[in-house]
Amino acid sequence: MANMETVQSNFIKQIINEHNASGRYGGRVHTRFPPEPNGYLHIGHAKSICLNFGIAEEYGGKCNLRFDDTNPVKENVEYVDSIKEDIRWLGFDWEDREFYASDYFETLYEYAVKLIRDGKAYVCELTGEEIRAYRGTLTETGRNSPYRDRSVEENFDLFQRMRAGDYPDGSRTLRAKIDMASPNLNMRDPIMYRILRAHHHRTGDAWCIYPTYDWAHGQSDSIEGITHSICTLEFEDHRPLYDWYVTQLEIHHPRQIEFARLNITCTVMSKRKLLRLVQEGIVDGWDDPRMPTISGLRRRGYTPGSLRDFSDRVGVAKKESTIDMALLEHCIREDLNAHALRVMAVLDPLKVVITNYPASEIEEMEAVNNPEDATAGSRAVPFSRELYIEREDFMEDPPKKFFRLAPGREVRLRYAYIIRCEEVIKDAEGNIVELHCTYDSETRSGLPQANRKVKGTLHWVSAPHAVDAEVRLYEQLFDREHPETTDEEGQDFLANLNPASLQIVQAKVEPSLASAMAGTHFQFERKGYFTVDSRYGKKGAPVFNRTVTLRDTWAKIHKGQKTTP
RNA sequence: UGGGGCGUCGCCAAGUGGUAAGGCAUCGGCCUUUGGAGCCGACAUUCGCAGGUUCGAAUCCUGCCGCCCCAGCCA
Repeated sequence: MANMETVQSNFIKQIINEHNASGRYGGRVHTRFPPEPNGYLHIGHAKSICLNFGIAEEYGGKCNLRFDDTNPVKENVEYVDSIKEDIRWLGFDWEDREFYASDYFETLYEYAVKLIRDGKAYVCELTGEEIRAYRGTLTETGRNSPYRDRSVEENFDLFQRMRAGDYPDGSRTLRAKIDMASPNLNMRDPIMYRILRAHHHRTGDAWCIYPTYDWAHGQSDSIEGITHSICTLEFEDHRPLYDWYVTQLEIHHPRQIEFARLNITCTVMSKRKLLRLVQEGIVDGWDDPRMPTISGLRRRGYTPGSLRDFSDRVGVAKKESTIDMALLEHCIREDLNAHALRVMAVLDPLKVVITNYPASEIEEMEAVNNPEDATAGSRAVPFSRELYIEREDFMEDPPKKFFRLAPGREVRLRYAYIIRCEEVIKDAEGNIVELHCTYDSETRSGLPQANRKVKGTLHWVSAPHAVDAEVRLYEQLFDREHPETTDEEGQDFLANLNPASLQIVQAKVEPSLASAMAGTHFQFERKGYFTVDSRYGKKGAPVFNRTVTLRDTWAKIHKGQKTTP
């Protein structure tokens, strides 16, 4: 029994099971992930990738990678490269099945000729505006184009000349002859080809006519022998057209299945909105650690495993939903708790002098690298007379349940000694600048007296040994669960940006961190999970990104104390 | 007011006529040299609403209500 986990059922698997039972595809399951290379992949795509590759694997089938590159004005190779990198990083392999809709341009052209020969497609000379007017509205039927009844020969000739470049951009289209009175607007003689002189990232200038999504997608699926073409809900209305094309062409007929796209609280997921964040300089780029892009999450410190786990947990259904960001955070905490090495880092340093500790003495304290993993071993951390502790771990006048340092109180320094706060040193303005403490030499970690009960344990860094490091503290990009909701007329999602989404601090970290490699994951004890940034920082002076905080019970208590008088 | 979808706990989500899984969140308690982790427990007499069929309905029927998508030569 390799897998004790209950594999979640969903409606897509049910459809596949029915097909397998009826023999519709001979028991074959072949899916595809079809990104348009016009932007970076985000976590919603990750869900789709996990779904498509996951289903293929579960049923012993295959999943293709196919770039849906039918609109050269928006697409480019930078996006192709980033997409491939992200899918690989997530842990999926399309082997030799890397395809492009543009691979099929010639076949698509031949298919179009067949429809023309069959009297099922025609060249239309209506302008864009006219086409819209002829299409009718949601409640009124459309009218037939005056070019609808041209002869097969004339259509064929015109279409050839469209391809040859005899006509200016936008002057003609090839349309499927279906039904201008259909209640489904997609069936009102949809456009198959438009004339567009744009350089394509793969086919160059070979074509001046490009197929539309509807015309290219289903036929591409068919050519590749796809059995289950999984897409998002908004394409449900397109399914009759998808079916119409493959039926008229009498070619392999995949089944299109639609599911609800992923939404997550406190972020946005549309490529258009993400592009705006990038272009308006609100974030650092597509891979800004606050972005829900795969590259952003990677830089933030998310792991492939945590994203796959998240994808499994969110489920697959047709109900539009918004997953609580807390679930994503739970997934990364669970992964990092098991794997991240523990270290000590003080983000907001407050100097502590142990007045009864010898000035020249330095001790090496043994610290466990990961209590969840015995094989992770331990390391030595230097301890000396002058230390840094977290400023928030001291309060002059502590409230109830504050288990940390305060005047006259004792606290344990993790892996070291129990200390007592004897004196608070302030500057002229009354700011606390230093604490004078005494230590109990009998309480060194490992000694019998170390087992004495004390209320709290603090992390610390030896001042003379500390390494300076920039630490980037990230929070949600938006401070509203649903960023699209605005208070005032005329506002958009940018009105809900969280001004505190990035806070940069200068921290004091333990010496072992000076040589930390980019992409390594750490837990800064009592603070959260951090990773070494891949862009900023240099040798000996790493920059850390906060992936996620640790669950913080005290913060909850404290918050409750403040709001309840 | 045309067509296509969707409505099960705060957020997701199983369930497909036999009497409401699970996860996240939340709230208690235990444990703890991370207020972390872990462990134990609590958490929908009810499935948008109203009728009907049935011994029995979240599941079947009828009628309402609410939300989303579609009028790009974008995908």
